[in-house]
Amino acid sequence: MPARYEQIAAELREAILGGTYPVGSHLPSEAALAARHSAARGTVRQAVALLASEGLVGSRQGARRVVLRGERDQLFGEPYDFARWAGALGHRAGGEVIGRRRRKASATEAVRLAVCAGEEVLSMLRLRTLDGVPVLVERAVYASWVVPAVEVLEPGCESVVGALGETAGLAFRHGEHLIDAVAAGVQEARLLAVRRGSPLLRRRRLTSTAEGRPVEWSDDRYRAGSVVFATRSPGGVNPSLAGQDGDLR
Amino acid sequence: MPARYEQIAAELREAILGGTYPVGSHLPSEAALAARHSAARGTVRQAVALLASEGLVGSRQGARRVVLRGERDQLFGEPYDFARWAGALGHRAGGEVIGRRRRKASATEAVRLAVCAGEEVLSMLRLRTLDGVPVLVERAVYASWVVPAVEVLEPGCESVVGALGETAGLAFRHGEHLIDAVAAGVQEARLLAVRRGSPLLRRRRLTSTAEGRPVEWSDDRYRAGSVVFATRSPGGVNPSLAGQDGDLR
DNA sequence: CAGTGGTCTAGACCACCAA
DNA sequence: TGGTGGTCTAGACCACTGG
Repeated sequence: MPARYEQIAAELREAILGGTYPVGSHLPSEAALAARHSAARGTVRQAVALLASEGLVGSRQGARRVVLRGERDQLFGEPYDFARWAGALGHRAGGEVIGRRRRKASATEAVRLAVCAGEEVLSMLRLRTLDGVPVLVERAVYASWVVPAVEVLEPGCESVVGALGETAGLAFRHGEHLIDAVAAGVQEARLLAVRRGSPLLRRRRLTSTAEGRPVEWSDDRYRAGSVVFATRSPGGVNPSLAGQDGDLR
Repeated sequence: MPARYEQIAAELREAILGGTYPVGSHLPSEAALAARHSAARGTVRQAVALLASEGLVGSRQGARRVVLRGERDQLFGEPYDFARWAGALGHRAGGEVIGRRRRKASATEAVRLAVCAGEEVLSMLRLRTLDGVPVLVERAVYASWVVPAVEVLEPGCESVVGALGETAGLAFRHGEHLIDAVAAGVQEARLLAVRRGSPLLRRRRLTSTAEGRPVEWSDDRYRAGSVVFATRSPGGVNPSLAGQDGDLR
């Protein structure tokens, strides 16, 4: 049973996306919403704060809340799942595992995954395709404590995170993303069918359990022009200086 | 005079960044904080919610709040300001305006800036340097209603957004970002001193007033390796398919 | 089990906006 | 000037955590 304010937020969200409150129009006042739902004003405020954090509505002291957007963003805050993402957009996801092996964690990986340096992790290289076109080279490293669960999966498994959620009953969320541009190396050029040195969009991402325990640290490189990352500001995008290895300084 | 909850948040933030509460340690309970500040628990909750939204602390029902990070992220949720950003990182920002002219808004720009198609906007091209090294080509378009305020600024003005905030008393925030990788064109290669076709990190961003009125729509291209964009998940990063022009589909 | 955060209520005062 | 959102208070009950 969702919380009361989540129900109210859901109802308002559907009304906005459904056109009851068009972009630019005003939401009912907090007092009116409270009366309609027989709830306290504070509860209604929690609901609209949720919508504001999603960028759907804006507010100014003294004036009614305004609807800012009328369409849903894809995949709100959900953990990254290539297969599901492609499916939701009406495309066919494919791919193959190029390599998979156990090895010791590097220093950086140990920090990212919050494991001891030198502990054994599972390293995996895969190529992802969209409607048969190669678009992504993924280099993932899994924390030692999930390695057993990952190793029993089919090598052709399309979604490791999705499968872990089902078999191990784990809930995931994303932690951090580091996004930059790099030039394609020899291997990447071959896999993605581009020239060496051509631009790739790199996203390094950390997937954690809902409690904040790191599960997967991955370096994903997309062929330029195939995807765009979109974010809204609260939760923000922070430019940072990069060092020679492309990591933060 | 900042609000009470902002004062409490600021005090806690300083304590965290100053090492009083190291990463992994627990914050005092809400009840304790409320007593210490002679405030109601609700007010304390507003304060810690602010810290949580900054990613500094995490929480689980039933357990004390945990400190997640001990360092400040640059420019939290603040509107983008190249000069201030560089300064905060201890680097010297420079640059020059390459071109500035009025012209009619394109269809895309009209949508982004929420102005009528064909309305007159101000287009500006600038090169930004960091410690003398060129890192960024910025192509900004300003909405018609701020053009007068922008045009009176010195051409050498380092921060348009900052200057507008002072002269026009406007508060800004960022709306959306679209991030991808592109190959350097002839002009960009020359300005950034890289080879044509080499990778650039592109960020298109929309700056709006606090009420959600669009002010500036900009296409920023960074030399690869100079910056990394970092985001945390709530507020999320959503991969989307790109069309031929790199815009969303 | 006692303590904690998550939710909710029912008031209150203020600054600000629009008419 | 009346309505609105922003802030704050002082309670309450619950679900969950930890020892």
